[in-house]
Amino acid sequence: MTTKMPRSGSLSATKQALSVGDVARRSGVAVSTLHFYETKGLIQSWRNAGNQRRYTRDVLRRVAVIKIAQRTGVPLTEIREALAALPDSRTPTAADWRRLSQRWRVALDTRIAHLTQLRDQLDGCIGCGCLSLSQCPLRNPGDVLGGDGEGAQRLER
Amino acid sequence: MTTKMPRSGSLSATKQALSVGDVARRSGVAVSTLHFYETKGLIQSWRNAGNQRRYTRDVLRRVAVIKIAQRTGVPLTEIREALAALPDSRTPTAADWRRLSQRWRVALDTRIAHLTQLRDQLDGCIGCGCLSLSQCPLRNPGDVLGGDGEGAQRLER
DNA sequence: GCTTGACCTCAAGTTTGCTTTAGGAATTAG
DNA sequence: CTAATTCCTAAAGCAAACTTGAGGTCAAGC
Repeated sequence: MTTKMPRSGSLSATKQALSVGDVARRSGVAVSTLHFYETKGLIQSWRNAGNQRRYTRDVLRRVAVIKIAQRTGVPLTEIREALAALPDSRTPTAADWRRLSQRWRVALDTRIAHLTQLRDQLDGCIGCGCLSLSQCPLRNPGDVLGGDGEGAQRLER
Repeated sequence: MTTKMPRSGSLSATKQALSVGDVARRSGVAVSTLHFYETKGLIQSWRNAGNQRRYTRDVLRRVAVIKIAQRTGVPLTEIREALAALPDSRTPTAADWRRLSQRWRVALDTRIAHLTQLRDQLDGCIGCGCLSLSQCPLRNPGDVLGGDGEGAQRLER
């Protein structure tokens, strides 16, 4: 039946599909994470004769994108949506990836701006030592901070 | 939401102890959250004759501090430690709060710095559209990374 | 005196993002 | 051929930070 080939090219096999272990090793995420991402629709694979997952090298880029987006604070559901906008039929182009990175770049800017604002206010409060006197802007999240309340807390663990 | 409450002195009774409902209303967190914070050692209370929680006004500042610290990204366990450093016996002074805010200000700076660095790297990759895989895969189709075990962690953590 | 509404406790549920475990099947190395 | 890897699935577990639910107590208003 099949000839004896290194399963999915641990080092040779330049154009072979990648096994889940290959992807894990190259992308730096655990195999279980790749399984998990697949159940969440973030990546895709097909199966070989023995029911094992096979990936194109595209998946490496996708995983890289996922990790970067996570660092910018984007939850997996949003990442999934963004990746879903990529064409499934063809290999994503540089422009595709660029569009994603720009999208998240904006979100990242916003997050940085929020935190910077918080820092400035914290500075003001260090000056007065209050952190909770009634006029403290931190204590009274009037408008600007008001909308931020929830989203900002789950950024970098 | 009606401000009619004889229970533990919402408006008059300037020196009254606060019920858990009072604290919830004034601090903006849910009653269940206050219970939760208490189990975690973030706040304290004593009980009245009917086994209901009573708080000093200090708790309002503590809760405010907790919320602010969370906005800067500090997890509850660390907040607890920081608050534990406050003197239990006396009402915390402005200097006490200032020490806390400075401590978190540093952490916040660090977080902003991390995100800024990430943004800059993202910028670099927007230029080529690759999102910075270890070696840009769009320009590195030879897959040099294939055998070297570790893979594509670039934008450090 | 009874009905409300605020409280109480303790346990379990929720969400996000994974990891771990258990029991097998497929591949590869020697 | 056999042993060692690698992979598979489904389910359960973990951690953070809370919320929800069940069942019951306490105090006040009509």
